[in-house]
Amino acid sequence: MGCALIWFRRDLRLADHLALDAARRAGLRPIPVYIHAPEEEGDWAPGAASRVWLRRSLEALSERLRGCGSALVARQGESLATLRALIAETGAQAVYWHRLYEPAAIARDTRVKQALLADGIDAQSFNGALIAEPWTVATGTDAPYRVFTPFWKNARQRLADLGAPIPAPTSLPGIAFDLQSVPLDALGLDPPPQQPRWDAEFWQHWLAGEDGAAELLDAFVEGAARGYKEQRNHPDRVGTSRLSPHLHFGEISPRQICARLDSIAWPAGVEPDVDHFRSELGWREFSHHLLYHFPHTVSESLNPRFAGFDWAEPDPDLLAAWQRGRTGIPIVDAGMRELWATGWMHNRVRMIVASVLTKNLRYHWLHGARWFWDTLVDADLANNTQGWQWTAGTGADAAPYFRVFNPALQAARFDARGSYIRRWLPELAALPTEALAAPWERPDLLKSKAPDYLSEPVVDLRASRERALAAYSRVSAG
DNA sequence: TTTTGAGTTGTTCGA
DNA sequence: GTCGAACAACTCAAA
Repeated sequence: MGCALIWFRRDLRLADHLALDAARRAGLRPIPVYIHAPEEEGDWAPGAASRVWLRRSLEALSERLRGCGSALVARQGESLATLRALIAETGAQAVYWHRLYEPAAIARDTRVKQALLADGIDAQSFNGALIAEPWTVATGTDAPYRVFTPFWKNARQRLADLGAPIPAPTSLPGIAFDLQSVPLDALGLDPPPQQPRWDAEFWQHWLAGEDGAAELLDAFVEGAARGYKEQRNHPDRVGTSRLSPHLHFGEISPRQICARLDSIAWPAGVEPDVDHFRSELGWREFSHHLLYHFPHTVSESLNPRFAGFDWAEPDPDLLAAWQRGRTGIPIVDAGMRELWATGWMHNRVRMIVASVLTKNLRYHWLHGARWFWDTLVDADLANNTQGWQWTAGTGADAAPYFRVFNPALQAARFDARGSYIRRWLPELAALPTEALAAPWERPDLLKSKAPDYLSEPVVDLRASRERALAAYSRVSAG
């Protein structure tokens, strides 16, 4: 029996795994491989939160493979050299994998594929992560899209021919070779032993791996899908799917999600909610589309008019205050602490904290993108980059320049009962709800009931808004 | 080629 | 308190 290396990267699942299925169809013994080579991802090697998730996801994948009679072979080192070594050790005639879309990954994978093909290896890559790959969607003049609505109008037609997800195998041929595998503990993914386990609380909220993804999808279709359009805006509720880290690591595919949504006879009133959720998957597609076609956007504004924008030079203390949730603006501090504690932040709050950083403080969006990159378990270069550029107003389909969030108003509107703020800022728990959104307006209450909290925001919201409007309007006027 | 309609997520102000 | 208008102009995408 010939064999095929299955090069696992961010497709850490057994169900709907096209590369694994290709080996099975070809009658080849699959040899599941994970190669740890973070330096090949350039400036955007996985951050700390991504690494601890990855560690657990690999463990989950490894267990599932063992349950099927196979195993995960983990290695460290340069990808091509490692694949070649494994080919030499096993006599593999094929290497199959799922494609990635980040600039560094594309360059690496292209090189690997060419080299393997030149070696006479059957090297094949598959789409396991997107509804429509970036080069398959284009405007009437064959240009990439820069506006979401026409992009999704076009791309969503592809939902119809996605096909059925491939069921997970229940058994797999054994590895049949005595292959050396690096223990997952040795990959340097967890914090070093002398460091505190800052991720301890993460795992009260998350179960990395395919099972965790399946649980969340079940919960979503039974719960939050109904009313999604409205409920998704409220950070104090389970109004979203929270599938983002699972999607990032490929523990579930968009095709699996869409097939599940389509399998349910939704009441007519719920269909708009479900469709809105599909469009959120569409935003993920759009982010990948933009990153693929405009790879410089990982560090530079898509809109060239922002090339010389008057960003403020960050004050390290202020940046740290934003990062660690000590701005004196409750909805911001709550969000940054949710992020620190759980590795995730509600999308509505991401927009608010990003607006404060890029508009009120007028710091370059990369400062925020970098912090999110290190602290989010769902850190994804496409989504993170486009999300920050959108909020900062530097993207092509960006928020209008005058759209500066008022964090107090946002808190009052979307956390009306104050339960999100109280949850993450226990030092404010004794304040009455009406004082939670803007406690600086109630100095008497703040002093008596929440003496440990900042008495004033670190940035004057009204004055900084005016300054931002002035700076942004100069860009708009050319 | 030109025209036309439209563009995720907001805030403030004044009637 | 509620509501509509102003905040701006530009670019995109398709007709």
